[in-house]
This record gives sequence, C-alpha cells and structure tokens, in this order.
Amino acid sequence: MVHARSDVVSTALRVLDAHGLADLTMRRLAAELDVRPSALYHHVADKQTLLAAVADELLARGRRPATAHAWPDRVREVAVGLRDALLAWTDGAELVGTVVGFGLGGTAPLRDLEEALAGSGLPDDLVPVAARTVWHFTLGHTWEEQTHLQAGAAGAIPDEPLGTRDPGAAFTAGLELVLDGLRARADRSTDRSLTAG
Amino acid sequence: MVHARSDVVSTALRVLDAHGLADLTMRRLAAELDVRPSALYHHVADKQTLLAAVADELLARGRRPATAHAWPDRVREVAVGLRDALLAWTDGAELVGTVVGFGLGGTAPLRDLEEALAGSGLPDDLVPVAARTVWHFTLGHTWEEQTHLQAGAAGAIPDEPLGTRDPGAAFTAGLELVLDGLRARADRSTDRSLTAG
DNA sequence: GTTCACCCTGAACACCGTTCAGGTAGGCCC
DNA sequence: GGGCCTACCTGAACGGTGTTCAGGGTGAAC
Repeated sequence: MVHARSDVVSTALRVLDAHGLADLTMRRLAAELDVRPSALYHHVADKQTLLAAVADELLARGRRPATAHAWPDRVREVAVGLRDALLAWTDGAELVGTVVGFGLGGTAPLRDLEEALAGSGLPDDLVPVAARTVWHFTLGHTWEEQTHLQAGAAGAIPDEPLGTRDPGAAFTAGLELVLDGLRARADRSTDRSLTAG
Repeated sequence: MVHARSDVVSTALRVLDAHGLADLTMRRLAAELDVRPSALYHHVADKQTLLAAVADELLARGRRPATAHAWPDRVREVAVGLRDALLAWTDGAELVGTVVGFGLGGTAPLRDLEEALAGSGLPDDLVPVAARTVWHFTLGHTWEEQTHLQAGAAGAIPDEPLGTRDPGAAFTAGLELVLDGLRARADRSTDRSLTAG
C-alpha cells in the first residue's frame, strides 16, 4: 500500500490517542501502517518534525473560530477552545508543550490570541505580550491538569494535590484573573490616549 | 570511590549544564562518576526520579527569600528569581517543565508564590489559582525564552520569531499584566468585604 | 522501451534505561 | 577472631529506541 505524509500524521495521531505519547514510537507507527520503520523516513525528516506535524494537526482539528463581539469574550473563547483541544487527545498538552518547547511549531493558537486581542485598546507592543501570557497560562495549566487526570485514571496518586476538585473551574478562574489584568491595562491605555488627544 | 545519592544528583546537575538535557544519560552520568551504569540504581530508583531530584536541587540552589513588604513586589521577586534560576542552567526550564508535567516534583516555587500572596486580600480560594497563574506563565515563558536563546547560540534560527528583542523586558511586561489582574481582583475583594462588614 | 521519481525493504549502527546474580570492603556483634 | 550484615559496586545481558543506507520494485511519462 502506498502512503502519503498525511497518512503518517493521522495514523500517529490515532496511535497517540490510543496508547499515549510514550508508546508513539517510529516502530509502532510503522507497524500500524504495515510498513518497515525505515519507510517512515521517506515521508518525515525525523521524529521531532513528525511530532510537530502531529501537534499542528491536533490543534488544527480542535480549532474553532472566535465569534464574540467583545474582545475579552473572544480571548476566552480561544483559550477555552485550546484547552478543550488539548484535553481531547491523550497526552495532548504534553505533546504540544514539548513541541513548543523545542521551538518547532504548535504556535497556531498564539496567532489566534493575537487576532482576538485586536481592537482591545492595548498598546501594539503589548498585544504579543498579552497573547503569550494567556498562551503560557493555558498550556501550562492544561498540561498539569491532564497529567493529574491521566495519573488518576491510571490508579496512581489517588489524592488531589492539584489544589482543587474542579480543574475546569480553576482554569476559568485563572483565566479571568489574566483577563482582569488585560482589561485594567487596556482601560488605562485608553484613558491616557483620550486625555492625550 | 564511594558515592552517595547527593553526589549523583550534583554530578547530574553538572552534566546537565555542560552538555544539556539530551546528553544527560545514565551511562554518561555513570562514566562521569567513574562507575558502571548499574551502580546508579543503588542510589536512585530510576531516571525519572533522578531528574526530579535534579530539578528540585536546581530550584533550591536558585531560591531567594522574598523580602519586600508589599505583596505584589514579593510575587515579582519570586517570579523573577524563578526565571533567573531556570536560565542559570542549560535546559533548566525544560527540565523543570517536564518534571512538573510528569507530576514528580519541581513545585517548590509554587509554595513560595502562595506564601508571597498571603495578605494580598485575595479570597482564600483564589490564592492557589493566582499562584498557579504566575507559575505557569513564568515557567512557560522562560522555557520558550531559553529554547530560542540556546537555539540562537547553536546557530539555528537566526531570526527572531519570539516577537521581541528583549526577552527579559517581555517577561517583566507579561508579569505586570498578571499582577494587574491580581491587584484588580484583590481590590474588588477588599471593597466587597468592607461594604459587607 | 527506457528513464525517472516515488515508495519501500533488509540489515545494520550506536545508543538507551533497566535488571540481576554475584563480588568485595567495612563495621558490628558475639 | 569469626561470622554476619549492609552498602556499594561489577559484568553481562535484555529488549527496546531513532536513524542510516544500499538496493529493489513499480508505475507513469516521454
């Protein structure tokens, strides 16, 4: 059977979800495609770029357009959507986190956040900063959340060192904290521009 | 020569700094200690707990007590100190990030942040949330920062997709954004408690 | 009918984390 | 002094891992 690069990526996504990131090996992936491991290197440069492509695909599938009128609602939509996308796949947050950490991709939501912040009244040079703040909070929080979720499901760590019983509520609360900061800064900036003009 | 667990951890820290996380293998570490790899398992259960111990040691060495009077200054002290500690070691942020992601340790700064938030006027149930927000932002931002820093030093990626020329300033700006959010919430909470009491 | 690009095989290389039976040195107790 | 027990280590292996490379087949294009 003849495979294309997209087959490799989507099969990798399936293996990831079914068996986790640790079991997503080139050999296992090759077996799943009924192919020898070396054949994979015809479609992919190495495992790291493969993982980057898988992360991008994962994020693209979970992407939802932000439709709200008010910019804080749009930012919230993007952040919540990102969290949902990561939680929808086994080890999704860890995969995206390491890919981002390696600087190979997975930053599409960052652009969505910057877009959602357009018209917020924040100074132009603060928009990327604000986007990264929401981005790092969301990724970090979801990663930790998912780790505890899956560790709990695996039977280990039955206690709850996460500090809360409802991770979704904790995420939302933290997000609101950040949004408060953005709002405060945006208001201040608008005030200054008004008094200056 | 007879070694103790602390020798293994501190040697691992040295190997990490000199050769990076990818080259911190059990075999390399054993060679550095002039010992066979199997001997390491007399001191350490497995590599993951070793890495957790290394991360904890790294954080402990970089720890500085927060001395400021005002709580926002204390939070800033802890966050900046954490960033400095991570940047002081090769792959420091990645190491701590993965250890935290795995849920095995590396969360000492979280407690420092919660402590720094004491007396902030935030509702009790928001203190852990606020601490995690600062924590995830700091860890995520520093990880990305360090990745680009080291990639740039290695000759790859000469451009600057990080969106800023001065990562330290970007970090500070993002941190202030978060602190604005905490302040706004703390003020609101104080107002309510005053009108209620 | 030949050429050429694409997709793959088979075999190997150089590692990796980990286990386990066994060995040695030093302190403690009778 | 002799026995024992513990701490620390060796040597050898096991079953994996990502990756490389020469070469084989197959189908479309010219």
